[in-house]
Amino acid sequence: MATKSPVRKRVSSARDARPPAAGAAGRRPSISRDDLIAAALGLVGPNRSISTLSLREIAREAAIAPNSFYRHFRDTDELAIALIDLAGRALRKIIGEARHRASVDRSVIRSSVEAFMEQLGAEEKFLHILLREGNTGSEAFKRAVERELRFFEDELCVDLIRLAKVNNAPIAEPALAAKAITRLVFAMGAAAIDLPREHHAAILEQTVVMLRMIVAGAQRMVAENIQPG
Amino acid sequence: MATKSPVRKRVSSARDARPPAAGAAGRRPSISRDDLIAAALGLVGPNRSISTLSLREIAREAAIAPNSFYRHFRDTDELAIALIDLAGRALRKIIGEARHRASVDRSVIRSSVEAFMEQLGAEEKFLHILLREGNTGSEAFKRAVERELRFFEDELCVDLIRLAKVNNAPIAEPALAAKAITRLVFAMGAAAIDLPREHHAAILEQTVVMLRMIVAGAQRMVAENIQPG
DNA sequence: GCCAATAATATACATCTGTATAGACAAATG
DNA sequence: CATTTGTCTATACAGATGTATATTATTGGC
Repeated sequence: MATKSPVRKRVSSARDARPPAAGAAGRRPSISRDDLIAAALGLVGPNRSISTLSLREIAREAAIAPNSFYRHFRDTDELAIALIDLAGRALRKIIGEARHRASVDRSVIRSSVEAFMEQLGAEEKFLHILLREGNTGSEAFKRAVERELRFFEDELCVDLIRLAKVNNAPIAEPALAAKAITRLVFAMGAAAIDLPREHHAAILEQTVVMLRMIVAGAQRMVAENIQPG
Repeated sequence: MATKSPVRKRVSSARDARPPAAGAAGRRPSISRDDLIAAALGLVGPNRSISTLSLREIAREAAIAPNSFYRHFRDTDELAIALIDLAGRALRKIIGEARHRASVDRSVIRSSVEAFMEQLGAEEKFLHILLREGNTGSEAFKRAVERELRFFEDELCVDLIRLAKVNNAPIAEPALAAKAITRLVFAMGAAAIDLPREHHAAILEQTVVMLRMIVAGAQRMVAENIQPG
């Protein structure tokens, strides 16, 4: 079924991009930037990274002529960056949810990881993008993903310090612990995303134990005053 | 300078693939599987993943006609998997040697991670391949990389158990600890790979501390009989 | 020296890519 | 109405890619 798409013709429809009367002259765009982004988003999958999408392919998916693409983006790279931005915002929402639960729930670790893994299923495409494009792809991609990860780390670090005070269980090198946790969660998420969903629960349990190891170790290091070197 | 390679013609040379007299009739191969793998290895770089290499490109690099490629591999995918295999084996050998070189002032953890991070700057790009190809590429690629990671984990796991006995410091869930360490080291490696080399040392130190957290935590968990749930 | 076997090559083709150019279409304005 | 203006589409082209087919080159054995 992946052979020839039925070549739907795009006639000027009611749901055009620019609102019916916008003061500007000229033919109204039949499609918006966001529509193109959505089309690209529909093409990325378990085995397609953004960088492998071709301009023509995206145009086909969006049902426009290849050249019309240039009206909205200079490159496919430019579209990709917009897509990463979008994914980054989605990730922030996920993190926010995780933090919210963490503040309500007692077990920060468990609830955070649960939230993350849940969203893995919901915002699947975005997570795909962040997890994949962070390792492959251009420099811009990687920096965008790094930025989001750092954001995650900072928030987590604050949480760890707060919890250490609350529980009266001081923790060594909270920033490092936060970084370790973040990277590990993402790595486990990347591993999980390729597995059938029924395995996600097991991965979640594994991850939780791993994070407990990190926290327990960080606590022990301050208790025994172990030198990190 | 990346425009037109000088099209070196390949005439049957002394260093042919098959040894001079091998009992078989017919023209001797001018190139071996390994030569092709090496050519591909020379093409992967910071921003080139195996999946983006074209057959013709590899053939060009190896100075053979495109069709000669088929004498050695069915696909570029087949070559890629062989390459992943090679990278995994080479890297495991390097790390394994590092483990045995561990001494009193340079712990197993430290020397292993040192060896690992050294590979970031190494001429051979074995590490690059495993870091990148795990998240991109076809299902087969990912499974190949997963397999290599599992090898790492297994070797590390028996080492952890051995060390626990030697140091009389039992460890909880050694398999999980091994998995956490492996994934974390690879994640940190992936983060470091894009940074200028002078930052590698700092990443190394961070990683060592992180791993100590994991080990210390796993030990503490068995000591206090903490339930993982 | 001739033959069979094997490998490497040359040529060709259909397909896909990004993009240049030119013209058709649809809106707002006069 | 015609004009202007911005967006669309059609066509075309050069380059790259995977691969099918046919040809040439080099070896060992008789």
